[in-house]
Amino acid sequence: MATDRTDRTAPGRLSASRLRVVVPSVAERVADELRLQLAEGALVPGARLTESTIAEDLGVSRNTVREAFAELASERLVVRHPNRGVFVASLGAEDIHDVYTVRRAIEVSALRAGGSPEDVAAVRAAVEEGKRAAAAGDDEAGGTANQHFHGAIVAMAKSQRLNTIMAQVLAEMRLFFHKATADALFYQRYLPDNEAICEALEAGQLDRAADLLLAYLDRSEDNLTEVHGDDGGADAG
Amino acid sequence: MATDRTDRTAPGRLSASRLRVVVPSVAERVADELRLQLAEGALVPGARLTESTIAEDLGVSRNTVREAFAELASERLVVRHPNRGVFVASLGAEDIHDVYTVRRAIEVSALRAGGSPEDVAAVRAAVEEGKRAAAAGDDEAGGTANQHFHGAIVAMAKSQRLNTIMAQVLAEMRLFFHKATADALFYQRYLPDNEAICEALEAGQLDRAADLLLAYLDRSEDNLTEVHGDDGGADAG
DNA sequence: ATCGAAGGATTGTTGAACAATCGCTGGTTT
DNA sequence: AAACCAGCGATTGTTCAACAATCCTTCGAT
Repeated sequence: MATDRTDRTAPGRLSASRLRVVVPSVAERVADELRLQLAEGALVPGARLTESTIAEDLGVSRNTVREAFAELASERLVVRHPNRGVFVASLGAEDIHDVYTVRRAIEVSALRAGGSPEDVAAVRAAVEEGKRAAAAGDDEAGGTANQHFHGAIVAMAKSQRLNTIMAQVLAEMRLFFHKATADALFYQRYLPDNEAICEALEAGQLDRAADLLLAYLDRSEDNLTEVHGDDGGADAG
Repeated sequence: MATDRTDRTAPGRLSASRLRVVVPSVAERVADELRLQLAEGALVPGARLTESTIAEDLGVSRNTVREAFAELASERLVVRHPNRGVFVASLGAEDIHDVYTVRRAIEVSALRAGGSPEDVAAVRAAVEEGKRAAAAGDDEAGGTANQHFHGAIVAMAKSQRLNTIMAQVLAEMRLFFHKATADALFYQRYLPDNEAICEALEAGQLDRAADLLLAYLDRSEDNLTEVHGDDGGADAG
């Protein structure tokens, strides 16, 4: 019988069996490129993505761009308005709450279950990474470290699907954070929280760590909702 | 606010100004059709889906089928093997554990947060639906009722993203359950659990309801892993 | 000024075409 | 006989060109 290797496409990094150079399809590379521009803020929320423009710009066919759009739409990074085009997703207040509902479910669950010493060490490493970024005054690195921290928490669950979901949620948030990061100290305020959560985790106090994380998420959501106040996301779902 | 300017002339034309009649695109309809065949078990795990065959079969273009494939792949219902084709996903033991990890995170979180009386009523309705199905000896309806039950629990969180994730997870499980449903009594064993969870929820004992749900999920996972053990899975080659 | 009708642009979908790749068949070698 | 290698057929990946459908805008009529 042909036992299929778990050869997922989305993470797609496990080319263990064959020496075959894993060359992503053109559509995936287009999606990667757009995802990058989205993360860098080169494409602002609400911006329109014209098929022909991107196709010509990247030297690919319209159909390929279309496939890339489908991928990004499934990740909620763009939204399709039928017969009108695709637009960079712009999150409204209810979307923020929604995203944090997902984060509360996933992160708290992973934290409550705990993890191996290596997993905990990864969380600790992310905390220290954040400290170094703060000391260097690099808020971009601070944001990355913060995402590493929460990613490491979810990674404790050792679930591919949970990791994928978390990665998508973090990508959605990154899309939104470009407004918030105007405040260079935005992430620094969360450093003590991360430190406290990590300490509780290291001490094996899982329930306490979970409570701290919940409080952190609630506060973070409030902060983000507040920042969001000035601009209304005019996006009808 | 609603500028109604229709219904006087243009006999054959549908007014789609505000009352947007959502007509799914062809690609979506193809995806729906395939999703249906997947749910019905017409397409067994490991089966190959040839683009040209499906295109010809449904009377659409290959490109459209391709878009539908992308959608299904993002839902993990099919897997793409580069240059080889797409195959109906076949879940292994680790996938079952993975799926249940997601369910534990999402369902327990939603249950712990509780819901409005209407939400609880929806959960109760799903329990009663299951009872009726059991009384009628309809295991297909029993499975549907069971999914309604868990869907209603997640719906309490009022999160679009969580609902989407849960729907996809349930679709993945349905893909797998066609082996398990050979046992007509498969769902009946869960009826007392659902009843107990619902009662705790109605009584406002959220922590107790969450504990019951956790125990249920663990037991369900064990049962499913056991069923999976005897069969190595449909081979694709 | 408001309303309705052409115009232009973009998306949705199709069909055909071609290169790249995979699995298989069949012959060759040891 | 078993293993290896080349060639063949089939399918996927990608592009291109075309057309219908739909939307937004502009212009003209009332």
